Amino acid sequence: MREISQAVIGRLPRYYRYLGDLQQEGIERVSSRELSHIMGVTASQIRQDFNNFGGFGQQGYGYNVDHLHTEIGRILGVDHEHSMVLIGAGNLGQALVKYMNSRRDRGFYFKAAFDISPKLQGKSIGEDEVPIYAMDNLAGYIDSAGIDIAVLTIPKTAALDIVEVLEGTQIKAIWNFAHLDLKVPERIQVENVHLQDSLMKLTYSIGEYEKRQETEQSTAKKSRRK
Amino acid sequence: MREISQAVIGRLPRYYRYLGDLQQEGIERVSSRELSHIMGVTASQIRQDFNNFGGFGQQGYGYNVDHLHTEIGRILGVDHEHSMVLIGAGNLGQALVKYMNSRRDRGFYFKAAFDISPKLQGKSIGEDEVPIYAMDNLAGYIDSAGIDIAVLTIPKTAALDIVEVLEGTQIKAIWNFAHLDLKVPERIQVENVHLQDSLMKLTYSIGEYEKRQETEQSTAKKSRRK
DNA sequence: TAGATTGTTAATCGATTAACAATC
DNA sequence: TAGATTGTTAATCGATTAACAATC
Repeated sequence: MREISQAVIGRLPRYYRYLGDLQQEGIERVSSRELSHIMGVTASQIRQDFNNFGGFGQQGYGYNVDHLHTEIGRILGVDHEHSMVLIGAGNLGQALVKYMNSRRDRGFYFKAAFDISPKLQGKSIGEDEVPIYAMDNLAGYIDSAGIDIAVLTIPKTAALDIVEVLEGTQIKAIWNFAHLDLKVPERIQVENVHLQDSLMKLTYSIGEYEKRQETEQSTAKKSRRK
Repeated sequence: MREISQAVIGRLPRYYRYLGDLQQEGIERVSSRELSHIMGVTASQIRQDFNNFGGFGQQGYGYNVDHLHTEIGRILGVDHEHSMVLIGAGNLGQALVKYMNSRRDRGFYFKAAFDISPKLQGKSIGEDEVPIYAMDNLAGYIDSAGIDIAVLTIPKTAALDIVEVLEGTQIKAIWNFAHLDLKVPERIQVENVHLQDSLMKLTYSIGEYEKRQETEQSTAKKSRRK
């Protein structure tokens, strides 16, 4: 069984989303060709992707939407709940807690938050009152409550110290919003959300489009001159 | 001049970040080899990437950190400011406004926010009091204020209507936090931040690691039995 | 000059697409 | 059965890595 490529894994959540949409529309079956039209990818790629995990389809029929949705959900690990702690209860962190805990159905929820500020300690976040604790309790809490994921919404200057603490715990993964690359042992999974990087890609695209426009205009001018 | 591949563009912000770090450390020059060690990529890839944009280096010397940082910044479009409006002033949206506007130096800043809730309209966000307006004013505001980027932090159900409004304006790009794929005219650039997708990739990795552990343990058991 | 390191061409590797036999 | 569509092999395309001549 060879390793699944990152390219394929990166596409799975998108498949999962579209299959969920089809399911909600009450659609029972879908062929790779139909799905390729909806999603704007090739049918070949869809079949190749799914076949990385064994055959989910049936010749002459296509794929059963319910079944495929469930299977991809299982592969992605969203068939069971994941507990999280927030580290850094600033604006972004608090927003994430409120957002995730308001849709528990999706299987991700915060059990506690941690912050260095004494002003925040003792308070809580959102409707289900996720408590904010002092940082000293972090490692102990993670291990006793059996937390799966640590969500890092702290300045990059604080990140390295926190990661060191996390390495001493049973944490399984870090969802990192701090703007730096984390070095962690292999047993801890990391996923970065670099918002700045995302914005820069956007401004790159704006610049490229504007450059393209200018070129086209000057080309048009030249051909008008002829 | 052939199109730059997405793979390359996706790496530029990371280069930009590392070069900024080197700059702060007061380091003047860096070779592709040194940078490859720091960043964990091959020197070949670094040279290939930079050469997409013309030679920034010098044989026998390497790259001048300041110059390279500036040039990549220019390519990414962060050499000038970009004005933004927030659409959907919920928790996440307000957090983004506070976060981005607290570090104006980076060239991205919110000038206004829009929300359907009359409770929010008339209020403002953060220290520099970004005003929250009613949705009716959206299109007019964007064009008269010359806004570059619309930031979408609204439920996916509301997204399609908003996109239609945006299509009638001079907006250059959409930074999309709604959990769906947007279809827009070519002149509007889109960058998605699908937080759910990011989390699912993380839980996929957790599952894979645990599976790998189990396999290794049972293999170990078998070899012990021998 | 000699040593270092880029810019660039060539080789390799991996991912995507095309094609089609298997089969429902 | 005939038609449809998968699963899978083969062909193509693109991205990464290696190698090295150019040159500072």
